[in-house]
Amino acid sequence: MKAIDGLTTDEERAAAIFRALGNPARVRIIMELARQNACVTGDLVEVLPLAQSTVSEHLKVLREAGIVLGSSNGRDARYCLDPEAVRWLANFCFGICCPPGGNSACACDVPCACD
Amino acid sequence: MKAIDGLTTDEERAAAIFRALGNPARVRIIMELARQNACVTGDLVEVLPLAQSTVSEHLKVLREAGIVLGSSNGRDARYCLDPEAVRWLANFCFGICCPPGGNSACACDVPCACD
DNA sequence: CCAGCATATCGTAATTTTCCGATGCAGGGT
DNA sequence: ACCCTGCATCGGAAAATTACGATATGCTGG
Repeated sequence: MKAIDGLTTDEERAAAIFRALGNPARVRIIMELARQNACVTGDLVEVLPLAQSTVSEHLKVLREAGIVLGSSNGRDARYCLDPEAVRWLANFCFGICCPPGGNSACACDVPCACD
Repeated sequence: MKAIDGLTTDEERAAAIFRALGNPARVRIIMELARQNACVTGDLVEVLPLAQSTVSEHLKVLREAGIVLGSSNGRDARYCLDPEAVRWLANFCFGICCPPGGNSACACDVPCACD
């Protein structure tokens, strides 16, 4: 992948998180983390049709993207969503659709659904 | 990539959009589309340090993910964000952080930033 | 201290993504 | 009718992702 310069820090952060979330298994993981309302662990391995090592690597990707918090290694690893990151991401998305300036109109034939 | 069954329709849609946005060039494209507040076209090729064919393919990915609307081919193609999709995505993210049930507490040591 | 369990990391193969140049295709101008 | 412009698509090479089994690592209980 070629480096794109001119990206703001926020855009880079968003791209990293988007990339991490752009995988069905990882979406399933974060939904499970959200549902459990707590940090789960190898429970995820039972939920997913994947090998333990694969799940571990998915968790690593999510951790490195900064969307999930968790212990590194040991015997009883625990993970949970980073609520701040999730919220930041949601705000980033809203920021695209409805920019601070407030000019949320789109010149195409589809009206903006924002408010 | 292995298929993960048990994903809801929303989760699949989210994963598809996340995957599309998980690339710096494509993030740059949607930011540009948002900034221009209108449908631009080959202007994107000038903005990005990529070949015209590559930009065209990025646009195709974004279109297929349903985050961008645009004409297919001809001479004067135009694209714009699909505001509904962006908004849907933002709400999906908020739904993770602050689920409808309202139990947004996290058992980890990081408090939930929601509200 | 040692065995056993839970998780992380390594090595690696298959698949997918990313990118480019070349080519195809549709419209607009002459 | 002809070429030129602007974009899409193809073919293919290089790089990244995804997945697994095997192995390493680090607690914890006996």
